[in-house]
Amino acid sequence: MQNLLHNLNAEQLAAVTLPAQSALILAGAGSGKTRVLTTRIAWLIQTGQVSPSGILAVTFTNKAAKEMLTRLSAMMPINTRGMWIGTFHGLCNRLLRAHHRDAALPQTFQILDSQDQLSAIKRLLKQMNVDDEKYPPRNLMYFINGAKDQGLRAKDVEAHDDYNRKFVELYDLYDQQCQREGVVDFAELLLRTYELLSRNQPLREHYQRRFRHVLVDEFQDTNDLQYKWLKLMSGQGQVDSGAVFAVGDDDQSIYAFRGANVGNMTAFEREFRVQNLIKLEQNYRSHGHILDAANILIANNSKRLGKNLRTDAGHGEQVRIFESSSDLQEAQWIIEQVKNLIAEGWSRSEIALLYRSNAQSRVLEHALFSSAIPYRVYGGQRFFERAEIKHAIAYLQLMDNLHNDSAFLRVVNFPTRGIGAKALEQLQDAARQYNCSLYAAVPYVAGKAGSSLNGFIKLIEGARFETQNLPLQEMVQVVLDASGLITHYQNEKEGADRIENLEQLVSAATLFVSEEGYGLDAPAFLGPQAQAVAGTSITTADGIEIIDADASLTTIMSPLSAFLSHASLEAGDNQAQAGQDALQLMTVHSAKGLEFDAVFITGLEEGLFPHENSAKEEGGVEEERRLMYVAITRARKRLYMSFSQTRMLHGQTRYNMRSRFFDELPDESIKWLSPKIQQQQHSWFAQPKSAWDAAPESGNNKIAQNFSRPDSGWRIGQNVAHAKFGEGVIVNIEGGGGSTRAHINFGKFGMKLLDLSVAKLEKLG
DNA sequence: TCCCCCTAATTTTTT
DNA sequence: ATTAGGGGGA
Repeated sequence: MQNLLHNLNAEQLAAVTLPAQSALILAGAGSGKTRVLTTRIAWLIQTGQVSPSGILAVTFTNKAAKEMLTRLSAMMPINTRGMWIGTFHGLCNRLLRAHHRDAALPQTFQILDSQDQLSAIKRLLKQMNVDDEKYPPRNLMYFINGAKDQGLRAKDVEAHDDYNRKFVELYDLYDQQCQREGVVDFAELLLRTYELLSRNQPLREHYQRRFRHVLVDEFQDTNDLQYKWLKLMSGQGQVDSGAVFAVGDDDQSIYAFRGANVGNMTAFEREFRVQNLIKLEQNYRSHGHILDAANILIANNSKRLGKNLRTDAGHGEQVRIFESSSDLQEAQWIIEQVKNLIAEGWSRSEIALLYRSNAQSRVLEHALFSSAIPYRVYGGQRFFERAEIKHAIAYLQLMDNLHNDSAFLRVVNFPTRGIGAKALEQLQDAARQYNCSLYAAVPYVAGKAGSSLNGFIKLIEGARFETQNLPLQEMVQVVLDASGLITHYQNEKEGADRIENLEQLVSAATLFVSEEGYGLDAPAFLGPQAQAVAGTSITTADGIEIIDADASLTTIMSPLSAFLSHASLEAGDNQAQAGQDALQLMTVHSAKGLEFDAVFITGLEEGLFPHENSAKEEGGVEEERRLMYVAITRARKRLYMSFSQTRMLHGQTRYNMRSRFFDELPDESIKWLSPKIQQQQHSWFAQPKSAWDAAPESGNNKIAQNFSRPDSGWRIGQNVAHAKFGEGVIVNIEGGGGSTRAHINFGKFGMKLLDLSVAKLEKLG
């Protein structure tokens, strides 16, 4: 015990040893948040206040959950079995599997990832003959997810006009389609669990009695439904409710765009009667100047719970700021600095290049590639999202759940087996007529189409028969061969990588089976061997005794179902190149939670960071500022910030002003590596959105001339006047020779593309 | 059925 | 600049 609390500071110690009541921990960046969370769990158990089964710890990412488990097992000798530690979605999956009957789901229900969900929606729109121009599938998806994230079913959504009524109607139809097919999307996992426990008193009381301590990581990222879910799980408001230990940082709330509601923090304080609000303000990561910059910057936000980080590490170095004339030059400069750092002995993997949007990585990558500096870009495609893997998974899904129409359609003609659009149309008609799945509709299709479809059915059923007693990894191998996927890619000229990936799927299955404790010879199809552990049985309303969703998946899911869940819920690694000591490139969003010795924050320009779209959104700029705060606080020892006067974006050169965030940094903590050019500050910001491409101010004209085309007689940056549109500025020139056209920003008339040989333009200034 | 060309869109991301 | 997706032709 002494050991456990030994290295904590006063704030951390206070948080860890709080009484068993709900508490809010405001944990600043680098303040030892995960440590407090895990030590709290260990302390509760070691002091005998709770048994491991009374713990429910929730995170957002699998990575965070894994990290917590690892640290806990290092801290305590006891096994972590019995503790519920996982993501919201993972825990819900477990609950729904265990109580699938009460949740009205098939035991083998399958989870749609975002791709699957979108294609399910497209399919629905097609079937309903809905114009997907008028009702874009993507928008419908946002609509549905947005509603579910607030805990609303179609019947609960208010629509005030016909357009929205159509969305609501489609939402309802979508849910019906999912139910028919035995599939659930991500938001549904949470909503279904919430509804299950709301309506089923014995189940609800069982879990509420069980979970004495509910701990939540990254609480500022919770959405409305997750908040309600936590209330329900802890039994908030009831006599003997569990205690919720919420850890979060309102200053690092950067996911409002996907439904996160920072307001949950104040709601939590109020509704859970929080007596204990503890701020962790001691930072163990960054040097003083870096921390000062972060503190002063974030102080510009109005809606804050209030917090100020401090460090014992001393001032350290100032933040270095560099202005370049072009994005290419910016990249060159960064590479120079990186080379210097490496020469000084800094480790490549301890240097990060951060940017606001993925598109910005290209220039940096190009420059790094030319300089032969190893780098790694985060955020690419992930293993289970690859097309060939999705195909293989679809075969497995279909074998486990014949009514999954998404899976059916994905592979019915892949590899091609002569089942074209016509045959599928017949099949879909039959399915509609008999209100059944595509699979079940096959016998109703006559003729040539019917026989080719029958061939597919034979294939699936043959594979099912052949693999019924095989362990998962062998089943996967059989499916790869029987489906013809391997043969298909062997015949494709660039199929070698894909085959390699498919082989990796077999390894992934092997690894999964052994890690989850199924045993390498457990048949993949075999149902769970439910075993009642003492205290885990519940008697439901209709008098049936069932086993609760114990921590081990093996008791509630077959290896195949578990593996398919795993494929959806943990899409796998998304790091392009792993292994060697490489520079780290990522968006600021993906950098959250990470730290590096040296950090470059690049592309700090108005329109990019803060992003132009943020100006339109309520609270958008404050969220961008929090994003900037996250970026700054990633750095331990050295921080660089850079911006460029011109930048190639979407094939057009943009003239941006330096980010307003520079003006919010304390002078003492920053050092301009290039002369600070006086710019006209942000007066344009109130102008219409087209003004984002504003012309360079006088101080930048030198640059504009570099990019001009003297032969045309016109140049970028030239001020012009037009009879109808008034005064404007040439932002870009394209073409040349016979037809030269110019993009001209006419302020309130917006951007126009005019032919310079035709348009009557007068040169000004 | 496949392939090529045209168009449109392009903040951030996990599950 | 780049890419994804749709439509039309071979």
